[in-house]
Amino acid sequence: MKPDALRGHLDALLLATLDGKQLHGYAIIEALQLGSGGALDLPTGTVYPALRRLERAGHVTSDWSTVGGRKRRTYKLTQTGQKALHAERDAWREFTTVIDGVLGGGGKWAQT
Amino acid sequence: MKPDALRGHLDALLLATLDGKQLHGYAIIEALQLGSGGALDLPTGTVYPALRRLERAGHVTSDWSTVGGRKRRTYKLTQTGQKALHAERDAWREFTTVIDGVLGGGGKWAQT
DNA sequence: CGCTATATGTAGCTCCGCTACTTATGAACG
DNA sequence: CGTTCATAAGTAGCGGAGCTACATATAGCG
Repeated sequence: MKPDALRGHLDALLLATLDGKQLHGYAIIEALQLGSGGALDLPTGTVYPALRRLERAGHVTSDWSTVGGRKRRTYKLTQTGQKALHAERDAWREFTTVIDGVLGGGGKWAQT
Repeated sequence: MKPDALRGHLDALLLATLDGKQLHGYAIIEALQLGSGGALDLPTGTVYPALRRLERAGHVTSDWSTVGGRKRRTYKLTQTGQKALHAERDAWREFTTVIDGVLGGGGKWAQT
């Protein structure tokens, strides 16, 4: 998958991954790998700044903890984050509907 | 729809719009408006450079014509453009499958 | 003549994911 | 004990693609 495709949809992925559970950054990356069947292998340089962005936006909050001597910053959704996730899911639906319409029905067939 | 979402999918839209017919830039914009039910209203500053990119990549060719005193650059798909369209459709399918999987199945339900 | 629709184009900005790198600890291996 | 790998977080800087804003030109309408 070409990397540009993620543009504008990364937030939705992160919010969805945090939906109903608290995870730290490294675990989020692994969860996305698992959840996507290996298709998504996001580098830390993508995920960590994105999480800070989401925190600045008030969609997630973070707490530090130390597990086995290693520091973890655990994120969880806020209420606005929940709403944002909902909005992202709706936007995703609309987006795919539009693109599907053009890719499928914009060609030579259709116009029936 | 937020504009960033288009990132990496615009080529697919343009190629699909040109699939089976020849259109000039302005008509492509209108066709995308119609084909998307008004959801896609791409500015010329987006479409024209993108078409030139596609031409540079060999996916489309263009011919000038004059209709009613106005110059038109009419684009049509090349064979590699057809293949590219096919590849874009496949990539789109894969992309939506992956994201749908995470958005739908990455949350608290699933894990069955 | 002015305004709108048609038609194409470019310069520059911004945003965001990616590359590449740094820092730090624990565990395993020899 | 030293090396290496897995875990864990982070930043600096790049690249590119879509967008804003602007420039240009003709036809047609009032």
